[in-house]
Amino acid sequence: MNLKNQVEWALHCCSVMASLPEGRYLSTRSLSEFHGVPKEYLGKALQGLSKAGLVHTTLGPSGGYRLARPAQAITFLEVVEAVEGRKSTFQCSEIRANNPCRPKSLCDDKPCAVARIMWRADEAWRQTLAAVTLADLQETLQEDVPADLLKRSFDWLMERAG
Amino acid sequence: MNLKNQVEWALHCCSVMASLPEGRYLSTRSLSEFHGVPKEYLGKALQGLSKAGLVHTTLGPSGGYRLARPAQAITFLEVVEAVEGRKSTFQCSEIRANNPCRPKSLCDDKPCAVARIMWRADEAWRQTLAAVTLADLQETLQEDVPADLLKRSFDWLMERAG
DNA sequence: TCAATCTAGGATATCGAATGTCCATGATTG
DNA sequence: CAATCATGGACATTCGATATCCTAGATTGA
Repeated sequence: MNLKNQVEWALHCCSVMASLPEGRYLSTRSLSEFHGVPKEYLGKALQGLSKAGLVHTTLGPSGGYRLARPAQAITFLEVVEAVEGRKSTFQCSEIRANNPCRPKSLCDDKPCAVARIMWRADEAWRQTLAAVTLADLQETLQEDVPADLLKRSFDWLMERAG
Repeated sequence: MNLKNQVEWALHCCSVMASLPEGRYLSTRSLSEFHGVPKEYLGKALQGLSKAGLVHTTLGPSGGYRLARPAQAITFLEVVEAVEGRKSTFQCSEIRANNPCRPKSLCDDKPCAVARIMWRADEAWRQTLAAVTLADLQETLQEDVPADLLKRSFDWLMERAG
């Protein structure tokens, strides 16, 4: 029951983009170097963000990615689902249909009771992530990360931003 | 991000065992035939329940499994974790350590902010499952499943219970 | 006592998804 | 016009999920 590591990468990339000045872009190359992850594979995750409409892209030199919306208008859930997809952790295989006592004709009006409970848990998970925005993350990072490291990171990124 | 299908099987097996009269046992063979799943592989899941102390076992003919505790004292979370393990959906790879601006000497006092948020969602998922017991499931099934099917299923199992 | 049946658990095979690489294409920039 | 970019398809690799098979030791019932 693991999320792809691309989810982690995408969240950190969004975090970086959230502090990017208006109108600037960060390329896959820069983002991959900053996070120490493979460029080609990170690209797939970023394309997921792009298809979900969370980021805006431009081509050519000085091209790359930026957030399509303000940081407070993008939730963790959106980023996670853009990369991971929307399927729930629990897959119901309709095991109840295998019951040897069950008449073929019987038709279920509700999903399996076990599945309903498991899906409720998934929903709680999603609600939690839907309640946190990239702006909230930025705020937390301001407290967590030493100011000079934030500054140096920002400068490093600005040197490479298109 | 999937749970193993063994989790589904284990939950349905526990549901069946919850209606088992005191002192009776159900073998892997019976449980696998009732649910239409492979016996050997289901056995691994049941062994997981056994190691977690959720079920009691006996050997020999007429042997098998029964719940080690009353149904209202066993939660969904316990069953899920017995089979799936306890690791969270989000694995933090400490990506922040790859930041090229980061001094080697810097030591983090907290887990990564991204991980903390993701783990909060996992915690909400777990809390939801911890709040539901096998007795709750039984109650729901009484409403969902036609009475005659419940009766026939019970009789089918009793014929095979040790 | 003995044969049958059970759980426990190790060894191994298969399959699909996660992970990662490579390349072609078309757009954009300077 | 050359360099750089995102996009996306094809492909290779790795790893866990999904099984299957077999042995060992315990228990039951005849």
